[in-house]
Amino acid sequence: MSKLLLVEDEPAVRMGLRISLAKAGHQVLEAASASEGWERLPQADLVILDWMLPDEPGVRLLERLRRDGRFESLPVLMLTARTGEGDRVEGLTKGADDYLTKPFSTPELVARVQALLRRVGKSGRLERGALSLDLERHQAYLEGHALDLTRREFELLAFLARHPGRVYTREELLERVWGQEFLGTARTVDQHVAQLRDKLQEDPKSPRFLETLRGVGYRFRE
Amino acid sequence: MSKLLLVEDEPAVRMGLRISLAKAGHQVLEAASASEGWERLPQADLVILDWMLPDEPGVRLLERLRRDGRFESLPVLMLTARTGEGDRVEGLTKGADDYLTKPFSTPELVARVQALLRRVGKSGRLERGALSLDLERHQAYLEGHALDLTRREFELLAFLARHPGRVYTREELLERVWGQEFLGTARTVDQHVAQLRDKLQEDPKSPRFLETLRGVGYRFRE
DNA sequence: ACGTCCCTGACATTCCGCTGACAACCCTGT
DNA sequence: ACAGGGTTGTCAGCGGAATGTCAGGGACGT
Repeated sequence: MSKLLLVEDEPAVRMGLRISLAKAGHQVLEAASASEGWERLPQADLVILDWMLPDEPGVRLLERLRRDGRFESLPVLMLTARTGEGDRVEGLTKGADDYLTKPFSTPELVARVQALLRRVGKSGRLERGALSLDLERHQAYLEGHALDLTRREFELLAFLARHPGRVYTREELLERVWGQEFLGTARTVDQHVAQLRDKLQEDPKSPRFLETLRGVGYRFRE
Repeated sequence: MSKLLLVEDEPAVRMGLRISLAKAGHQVLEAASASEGWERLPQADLVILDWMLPDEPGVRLLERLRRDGRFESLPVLMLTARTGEGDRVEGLTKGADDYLTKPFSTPELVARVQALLRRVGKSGRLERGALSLDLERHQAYLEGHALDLTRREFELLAFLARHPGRVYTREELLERVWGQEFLGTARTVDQHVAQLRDKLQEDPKSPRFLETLRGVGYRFRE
């Protein structure tokens, strides 16, 4: 279940998409204008963005969003009534991850949304050796049988497992797993790593999954 | 400059795309069949995959590739002559990241390739002969296999390797790697260079990487 | 109210970075 | 060549920062 932000001024289109996307198991946030969309960006896992909006063109919102570091990797799918190939190209070069021309088929939109989410790693399954993560069910399996992980534990594990080998500092983890609004200490991360290690039955000195890089941070073993 | 693997049996199409993609600054690897494509996968940063191939359907290659852990996150763009929407959806659900229907416009293909590559992000790698540094993983490789470097060691090596041939005094290194707040002696640098040389298996008298300039400082060999 | 989960603070432990001492080396001047 | 001073290589040990661990309090939902 991912949070999709739908920025579209036509109420009829919005409603149709909301229903189809909800049926596919997503939570849909809606915005009827670019400015409203901008405000809700922080909560979104993916954005479906109409080209034409009442206050400003969708591409402008897209440009602004890409320049903001927080949304660099936020997937954006653009919708347009225009058929000119020039616009398709413009949308993609400006940073859209995908593009659909109206009229489009709803199943195709849903499929493209799934494909994008899978790319970002917000959907589907992650297989990492003996460890398996079902991102939709928020369920982890170690050697086949289910683990009892809390929400934070699962999210932390999923985040690290999504980018195996890559190191993250505690600060990065706090920002990306906990969210920008978190203010506490960086040691909190250690605590959750310790919990995870316990449940994953791994020894911190010879970890199977969660490696410590002293002075740097943590990383998921490749 | 990224390495794109083009799996396409029509020589004419291959040639056209090779030229356009090369013009966009990419290196193009080519394969005329699924089996040939499979062999070249390890060298690719992105795959452009035709739906119809002489030996097996492109989607089958796609499925196999997604199941192999090494290529989980390798971006794949599918090409097809079919117009049926069912196939477009099938391609995406099977793990393609994007999809284009023939005939397609070459600029659009290039734009979509760029969008996908941007998603994978900057490589953050330094290649210096037998030595390879992955900056975001904080991991160094010598002749392919991983080195176990501490934080300071890695940072020092990375700094020197970033500017090969240029000499740095101990004081400069202390300032730029350790930071201005460091107050200790300059001999500390020597110690870390020695450690690095040890781990890089190099003889101080005939160094492969870290040269001493007596009375001046250290430099990374070009 | 109870249990669960998240976070924090305190304490234990590990290991890295730094230093100081000494050895080896290089350059210079005689 | 040789001596001498200066520079760099090497080694081992210490101190402390970074991390592991534990227990408890507070918030939240049931």
